[in-house]
Amino acid sequence: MTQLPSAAPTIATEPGQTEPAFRLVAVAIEARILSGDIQPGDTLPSETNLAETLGVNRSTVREAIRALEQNGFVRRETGRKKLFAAVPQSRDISRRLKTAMVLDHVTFEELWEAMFALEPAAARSAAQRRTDDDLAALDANLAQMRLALHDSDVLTDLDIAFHHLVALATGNRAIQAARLPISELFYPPFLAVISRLNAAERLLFAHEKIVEAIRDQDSRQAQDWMEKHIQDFQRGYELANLDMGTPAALPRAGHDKQ
Amino acid sequence: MTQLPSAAPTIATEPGQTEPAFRLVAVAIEARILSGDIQPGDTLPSETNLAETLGVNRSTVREAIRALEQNGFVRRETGRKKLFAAVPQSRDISRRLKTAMVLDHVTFEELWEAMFALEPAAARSAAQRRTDDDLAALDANLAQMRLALHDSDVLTDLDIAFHHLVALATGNRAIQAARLPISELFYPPFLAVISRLNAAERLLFAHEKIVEAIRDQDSRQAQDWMEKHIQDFQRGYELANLDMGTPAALPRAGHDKQ
DNA sequence: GCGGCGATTATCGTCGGACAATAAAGTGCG
DNA sequence: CGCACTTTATTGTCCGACGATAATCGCCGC
Repeated sequence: MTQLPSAAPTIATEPGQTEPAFRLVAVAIEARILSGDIQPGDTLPSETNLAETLGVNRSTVREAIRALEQNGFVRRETGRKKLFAAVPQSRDISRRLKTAMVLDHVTFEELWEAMFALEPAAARSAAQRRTDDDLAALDANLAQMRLALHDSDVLTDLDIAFHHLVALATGNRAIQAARLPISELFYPPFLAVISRLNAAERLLFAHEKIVEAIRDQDSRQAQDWMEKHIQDFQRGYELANLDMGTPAALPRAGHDKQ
Repeated sequence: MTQLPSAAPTIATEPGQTEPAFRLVAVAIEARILSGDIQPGDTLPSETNLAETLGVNRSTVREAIRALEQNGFVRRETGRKKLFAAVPQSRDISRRLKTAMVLDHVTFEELWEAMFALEPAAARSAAQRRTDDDLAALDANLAQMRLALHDSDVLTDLDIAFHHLVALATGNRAIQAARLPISELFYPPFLAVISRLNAAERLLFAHEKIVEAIRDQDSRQAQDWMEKHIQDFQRGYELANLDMGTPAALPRAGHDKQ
């Protein structure tokens, strides 16, 4: 029933300027999703249908859809035609934050400092709230890592996964959202250094200590070990004689794992 | 010279599926901006021009532009026609992250825990790196707050500004990006509680202590006082008998609350 | 010469219609 | 009931058009 006002400006947006129709269409569709009129996962009406319903041209609807796609309110499975409603996920937004930080020439030092604040807090919280499933996932990660101590690439992925699992165990989505983009920029290059220094065992040891503390629900120990662990990254960087002042770059081809 | 391949798939995107033209156009324009071919702040060619240059229809260009707008690569000043190139700012992305967290029903407790990790770290870093300008801004904020101890709304704005200034003083854009969306969800409702408890003086006192430590470049003190300050928010919430488990909402005027 | 003002041009927002490709839906057959 | 085949619906793209209005140009008077 959400109809676009054809003549009367019922949806008077703050500015005196008349909002372009494609934006009104976008917010109209967005509103339908947010109100639950269209549930996430539902397929949206066809463009023609939307155009008729909203009283605008199909081109206008298409422009609105392009915007909604970027905002994460609708998504289309590759190769499929049907459009599905969705709700923006902080995971999707993380990608943009990463590029924004890279374009802003954020340095490794800045990333490190942020991780030094977030990761120990995450470990502490994880120790308090972890479920048995969280623990099992962490154990599995440790097991895999023991088998991959030689393989630098796999090690990197496993390390990122490890810290992600710790964050998941917190159950805290604010912390998860805050650390995700930083983490994805931070770990790859640092881990490259670590493996060059043959410090994989040291890495694994720290992870084991952290998991142990999380298992025992010893938040103090979890925090402390994570703190040491993050400090180790910095130490490794200095040992390798690299400059923490260099801007971060986007890591190699992203893995799309569903 | 960035020309869209009309027949030869020079820009072969990973998937076997052919990418729609509007996406290719979007990445082409994006590439021009990232490469510096078009500097941020420059005006983009007209839609017609772009369409001709890229060998596609204007409608296709428009769809691409809608996507680029959302991504922060181009922006149009309200009421103006000319399109300006830009670079995505984490500040802009913060808004999206906020809505994503709200839609995900992130609780105050989660926000608080994240702030408890970030704010003390920011204070510590600010104490180490603050410039005289940072200090002057903080002092100005304190002065304003002394005059607004009675006005709840102004107080809220000043408090948010204060913590933002501390974050700015760190010079750490990763921390800034991480805390911004959380901060904007966190402070308004908490401050509503604070002012209801007539705890404005206590708030000001903490701010003064933090600024003092930052002035003295005493990172330990800055961190400690900020930690206490954040803990105070929680205490206030409990004193007011409110549930930290309630999901956060977007701070927006005109909410129908009964 | 130069700043302001009206005329001119360019550009945007929107519309209507069209068509090929192909996903989705329907149909019939074994 | 499953599968191949046909039909329909939908998307992606193009073309052309028009009103509104920024942006630009050119003229005029100071």
